[in-house]
Amino acid sequence: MPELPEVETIRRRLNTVIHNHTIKSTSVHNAKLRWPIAPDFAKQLSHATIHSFERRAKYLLMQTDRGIVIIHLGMSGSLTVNSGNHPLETHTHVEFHLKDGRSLRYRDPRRFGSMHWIPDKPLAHPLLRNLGPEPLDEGFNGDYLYQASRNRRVAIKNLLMNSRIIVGIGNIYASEALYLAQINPIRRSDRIACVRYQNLARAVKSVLESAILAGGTTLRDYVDAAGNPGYFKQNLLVYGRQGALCNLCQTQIRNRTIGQRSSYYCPHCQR
DNA sequence: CCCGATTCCTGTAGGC
DNA sequence: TGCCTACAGGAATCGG
Repeated sequence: MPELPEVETIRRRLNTVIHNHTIKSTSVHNAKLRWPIAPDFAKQLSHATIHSFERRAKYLLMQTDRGIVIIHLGMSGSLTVNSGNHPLETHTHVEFHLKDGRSLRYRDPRRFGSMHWIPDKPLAHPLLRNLGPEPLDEGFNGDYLYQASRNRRVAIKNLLMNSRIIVGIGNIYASEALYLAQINPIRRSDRIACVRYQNLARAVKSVLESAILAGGTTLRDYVDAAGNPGYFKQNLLVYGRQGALCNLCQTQIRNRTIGQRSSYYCPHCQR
């Protein structure tokens, strides 16, 4: 399921294979995503030239000379570049046919994703307007997290997954970062000392950067823009490893539900 | 404002 | 082998 490292991996790949390529036509096979694709979507993008792909949180921003497409991959979305004659896979909802014969395809079996065209000012869009800082920006640090945690009684794992506080962290990397920082995921965010938030901020940056280097985490069906899986799964320390032994203390990794999401942690190391 | 619960969706796994 | 159910999760939205 694409979190920040997966979206960033896709973004980088797209920028290497699509630069100043022009859209010949756009096909919307199924407009019923998380939000319906607007009826004029294909028309707005006819003959648009794609300049680059940017990222904000888990959103991809396709920059063209005819506006911007805000793309979210939900939990099962992929965006791949195919040769024009590549067989169309099921659940391919949108195709951008490029002039050079290739097609950029948006596929999303579970349809939790979305696609919006806007003329300009993407950061003012309602979906992006209220997002917290990027975890890999220098402005994000332990002091920021500590301040954000004051007067908030939620479990720290829920704080990490709140995109108004900090973006890009989903269920996998929240568990991994808390393990690295040795913080119990259920601990109330307002009962964690400042020094521990310094560790947590470093852990967040570390796990996200490592995952990007590995090309993201493929649990089942994540692939990048060229169809390649990511290899961070072999580096996961707790996520999905219920019953396995903690690398540090040999205690069994536990799984419990926090905020309607499965969470993995070491009950001995994480306090 | 804060926060927990609900909701959308489909592929997969597990039980019988 | 086949049917049924539970589960996976990003994030908006709703209700208290």
